[in-house]
Amino acid sequence: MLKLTKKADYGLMALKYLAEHPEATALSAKDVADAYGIPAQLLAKILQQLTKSGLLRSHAGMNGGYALARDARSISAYEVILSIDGPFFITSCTKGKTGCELEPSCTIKEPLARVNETIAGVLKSISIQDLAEHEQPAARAQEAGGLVALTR
Amino acid sequence: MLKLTKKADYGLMALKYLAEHPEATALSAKDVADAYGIPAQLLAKILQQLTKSGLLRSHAGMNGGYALARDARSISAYEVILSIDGPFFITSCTKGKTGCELEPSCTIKEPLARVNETIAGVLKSISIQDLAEHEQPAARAQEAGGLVALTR
DNA sequence: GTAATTCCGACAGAAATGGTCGTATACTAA
DNA sequence: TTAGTATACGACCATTTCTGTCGGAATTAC
Repeated sequence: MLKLTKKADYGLMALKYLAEHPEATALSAKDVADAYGIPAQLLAKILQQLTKSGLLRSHAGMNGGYALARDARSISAYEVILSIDGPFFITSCTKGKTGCELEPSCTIKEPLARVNETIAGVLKSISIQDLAEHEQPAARAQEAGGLVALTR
Repeated sequence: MLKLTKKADYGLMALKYLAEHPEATALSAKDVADAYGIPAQLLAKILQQLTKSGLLRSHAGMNGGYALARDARSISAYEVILSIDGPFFITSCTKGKTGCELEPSCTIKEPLARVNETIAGVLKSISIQDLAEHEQPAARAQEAGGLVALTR
């Protein structure tokens, strides 16, 4: 419940790894997969998706691979998760423009929308760089969470 | 992704409904299910679970049903979700005391654990009473609908 | 006793998730 | 030019999780 998928985890791990190796012009999917012991082909697809979303740039052929498309500081965990798992909403009744089919259920959806925003805000406040320097990365996240939590 | 299950949604809706009808000593699972158009038997099981967790008190037999075990103000959305969906962790690699099997992945788990705490905190700050009190302005509902339309 | 209702386990269909395979394409270097 | 490395992409399958149903038992009011 409220879990990231493994794919999203893998994606975050991979970006973190790339951020930790700025000297390499490109790292192959296999390099990263081996480093973490995750399935290479699966990671490849994830990296392809991240490339399509513009978070990575890719290069085929020998000595090819992937590299961050932007500075690690400017890539948020939110973007990564969004790219891999698609847009998310905490409430499950999200049937498009008509809203809930079950009329009254919408009354619970609205308050939870704030929770959703809070979560998104926290994830947006965490950058790949934060993950790469795993000292005390999330002091910022705590702030953000606290602030948003009080806004209601 | 990062979605509540329908069960959790249903549970929240049901508690909200009970909070809105304090005059009734007990409402049956069918009453609530009919009010929202959700499967009665499924809701019954959810309410049973919430009863086991101590959030509801139940009464079998004719004119039986469920009622809030505590004041709506003292029941948080967190408790409801926890009861129905079990404990959640935002990271998928949570294999108990040994931590991740994949050594380096733990470095990403740590920052995300903060996110997890933040989310839990927000959910704890929302009570059933908050859900019940909420009046639904049509305009805001539309806004929300527009945002939600982006979900897959 | 009968009807309403909670309680509980088993189970089945549907959907999401995690992972694999095969193949085509792009690039590099010898 | 050719071989090797790597991305790109679609199809597919296995497993799990989620959602919902069924059937029966126990409980209580009338």
